[in-house]
Amino acid sequence: MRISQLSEKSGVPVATIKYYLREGLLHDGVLTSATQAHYGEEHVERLRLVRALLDSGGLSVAGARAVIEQLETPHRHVAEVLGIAQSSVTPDAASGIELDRAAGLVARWGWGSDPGDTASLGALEHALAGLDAAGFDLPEGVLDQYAAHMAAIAAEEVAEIPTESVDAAVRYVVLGTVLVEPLLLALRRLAQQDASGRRFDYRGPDC
Amino acid sequence: MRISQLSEKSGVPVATIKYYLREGLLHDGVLTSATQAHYGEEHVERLRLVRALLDSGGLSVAGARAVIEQLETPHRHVAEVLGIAQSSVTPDAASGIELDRAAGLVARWGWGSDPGDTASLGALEHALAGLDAAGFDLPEGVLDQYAAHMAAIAAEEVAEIPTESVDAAVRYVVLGTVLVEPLLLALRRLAQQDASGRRFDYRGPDC
DNA sequence: CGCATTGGAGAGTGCCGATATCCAATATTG
DNA sequence: CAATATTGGATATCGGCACTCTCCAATGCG
Repeated sequence: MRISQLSEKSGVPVATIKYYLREGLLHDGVLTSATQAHYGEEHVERLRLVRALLDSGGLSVAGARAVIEQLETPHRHVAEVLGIAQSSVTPDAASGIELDRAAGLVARWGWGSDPGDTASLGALEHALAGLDAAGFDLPEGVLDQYAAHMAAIAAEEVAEIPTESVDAAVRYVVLGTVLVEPLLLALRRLAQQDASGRRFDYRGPDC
Repeated sequence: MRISQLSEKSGVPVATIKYYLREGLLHDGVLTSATQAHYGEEHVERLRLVRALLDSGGLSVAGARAVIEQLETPHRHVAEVLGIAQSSVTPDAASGIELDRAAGLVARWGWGSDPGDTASLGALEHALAGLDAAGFDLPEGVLDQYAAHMAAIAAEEVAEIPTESVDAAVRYVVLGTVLVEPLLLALRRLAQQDASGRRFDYRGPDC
């Protein structure tokens, strides 16, 4: 299939496909001559993935490239993939930031502290700093409840990681990390509306 | 205090403060002459809030303005605030999108469907579409578990909404919606690392 | 044979958050 | 009071990003 057909089939403009090729999000087609390259079904799939990462996952082109690199790199242990996947997406917490608070919380919850990855710890610290800066007092215990729920979710997710092949596991982990995030946020908002309606609305059954 | 002092105290460059003033994120100071305006502690606080919304909350300037508008608008019922707050942050799902799947799920979970707000439903639909496009099969039941956990979280959050004043409730709801999101995502990642370590790592106690 | 298409590379576009420049009016200092 | 510095305010400019356009010689295709 030629680039114009790939464009039609995927709904992505030719110019954009060329851009993705340049950016390394998409493999080159097989050149059959100087002005003809051949693209396969793999390219259609890849384009769908790229659009999902950019649109739905909210990644930058650089982030998407990092994610895709993970999918194509052979890995030894599933254990190492998570950290790599996450750090390839998180923008590298500025070095020299205090991580005491985040580290303390993680320790309190008994979560295995990760030696290399300061990125997620940094993200936690950053989120807490944002709440502070906004003058938002997280009620006592709520943070622990958040942690408990996220631990439960993570446990379920990790239990679902396929073991038949490392590559399948990598795919599950990497995409699950990135693409489930917007899903969770959407669910929270809808659940909040429901909960708020139950507590405050006029047409609640009682109370 | 003059603008240069406000800048020093907040760490935000003067040029940026002027920009925020233009964008309506910050109230004008009180003019004491043609070349002198007076800023108060309120402005320092507001600047902290703005930075939190932009940096930590990941909002655009327009989104931050919308949020701030909510904080300053007097509201009648707490019930109505959530929807307004959320829709002011969510980028208005393109009209004409199918919401069947999302609506079906919400109905299945018994969540009160919200008449006006298609935004969050659209976000759910969009997130699901992203997973599909990436060829990620969400294992049977996992989606329901996500929903259950988010419902639990939402219930706890809504229970914490202060009732003494509507304004306090609004502040809690609006900021909680926006600023807790990065917190939850950071917690999930850390929890995943812990769970993954427990399942796969070499130094797990057993199994 | 001749017109349309292709791959490839570079330049251009539009948006956004933030800075920089200018200016006349004022504050401050000597 | 004169000289210098600072301010508020409007306008212009910047840098990054995701594209999108333009151009070209080589080629396919009718």
